Amino acid sequence: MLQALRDARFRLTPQRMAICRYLSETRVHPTPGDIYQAVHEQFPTISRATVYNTVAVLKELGEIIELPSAAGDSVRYETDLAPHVNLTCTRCGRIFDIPLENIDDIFEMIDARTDFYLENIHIEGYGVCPECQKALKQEEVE
Amino acid sequence: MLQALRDARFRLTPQRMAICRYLSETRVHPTPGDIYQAVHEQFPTISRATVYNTVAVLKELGEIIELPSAAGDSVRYETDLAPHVNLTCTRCGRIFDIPLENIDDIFEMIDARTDFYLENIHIEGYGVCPECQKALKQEEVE
DNA sequence: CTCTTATTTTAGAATACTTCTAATTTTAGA
DNA sequence: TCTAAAATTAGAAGTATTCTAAAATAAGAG
Ligand SMILES: [Mn+2]
Ligand SMILES: [Mn+2]
Ligand SMILES: [Zn+2]
Ligand SMILES: [Zn+2]
Repeated sequence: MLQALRDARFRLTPQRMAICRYLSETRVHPTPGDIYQAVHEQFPTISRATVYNTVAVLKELGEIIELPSAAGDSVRYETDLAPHVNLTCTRCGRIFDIPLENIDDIFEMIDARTDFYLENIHIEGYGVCPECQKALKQEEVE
Repeated sequence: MLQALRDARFRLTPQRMAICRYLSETRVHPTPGDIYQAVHEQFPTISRATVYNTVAVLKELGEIIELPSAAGDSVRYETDLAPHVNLTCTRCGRIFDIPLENIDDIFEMIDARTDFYLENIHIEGYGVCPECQKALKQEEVE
C-alpha cells in the first residue's frame, strides 16, 4: 500500500502511513469514521478531510475497494483484495468474509452476456449472523 | 404492489398510488429524488417525507429492493424482483439489467459455506457502458 | 544542510441525503 | 355523518461527504 503510494509519486506523510497501517491491519471493513477514530489516537490533529482524501487516493490506486452502503449509512472499505463474498448481518451490521472459488467464472459468465467493458463484480449476501440468530431466539422467549 | 399495501392494511392514498404507478412503470432504478420529481408533477404538494415513508413501507413488504450506493450518492430502488445482475456504468451512473440463470445455484453455494441465516444475495458489476465507451474514445482523439 | 515549491493537511463551511417532528388532513369504518 | 387512527406535510434536524483557502510540510535541487 505504501509502495503503491510511492510508485505513484504521492508523498508519504505520517498521516497517510498511519491510515495505511490501520487499513492493512483491520479486518472490519471500516467506515471513514472508523478510520478517523483509530488514527485520531495517534494523531489528535488529523482532519476528517485527510481521511477522505487518502481513501480516495488509495481507491484510485486500486489498493482498497469502496463498498456501497444502505441509505443513511456510511460507506465501508474493503481491504482484502482477494475475490470473496461479503455477508452483511442485517441485525448487527457486521460484514463477514466468505471465500468462493469460482468468482472468476461468474465474472466471465456476466462478461459474456454484455457489451459493457466489465471491470469487476461484487457479490454480497444479506442475512443474520449466528450470534444474532441466538440473540433473536432469546428475545422471542422473553 | 397496490394489492400488497391493501393486504397489509395500509391505506391507499393518492400519493401512494402515484408512487406505486411510477415505480411499476420505470426501468431506471430510481432514487428517492427521481420518485419525488416524477410524482411532484401530478401532486405539486407532495412531500419528500411521503416518498421516503412510502418506499420504506414497500421495502418492508418486499415489493422493492433498496440498492446500496456509493459514497455521497443517493440510494436506488430495484423494481424488478426477478433475480438478475445490475451493471453500473461508472461513467454515466446508469444501471443496466443482465439476466443470469444460475443465481439460485450461487445462492446455494454461498449458503452451504456459512452459518448465516442467508436471506438473499446481490450480484453487481461495474464497468463502462457501450455508449460511454464510445464517448471516451472520442475524448481521447481530441 | 538549506532553500524552494508543489503537495498536503487542516478546521470549518457548504452541500447532499435522509430522518424526524408536530401540526394538519384524510382515510376507513362504525 | 362521525370518529379515531393513519398519513401527509413543511421544514427542522441529523449525518455523511465534499469543498475551501490558509498554514504546514515533504521531497528534491543546489
Ligand atoms: Mn470482505
Ligand atoms: Mn435491476
Ligand atoms: Zn449479527
Ligand atoms: Zn455509461
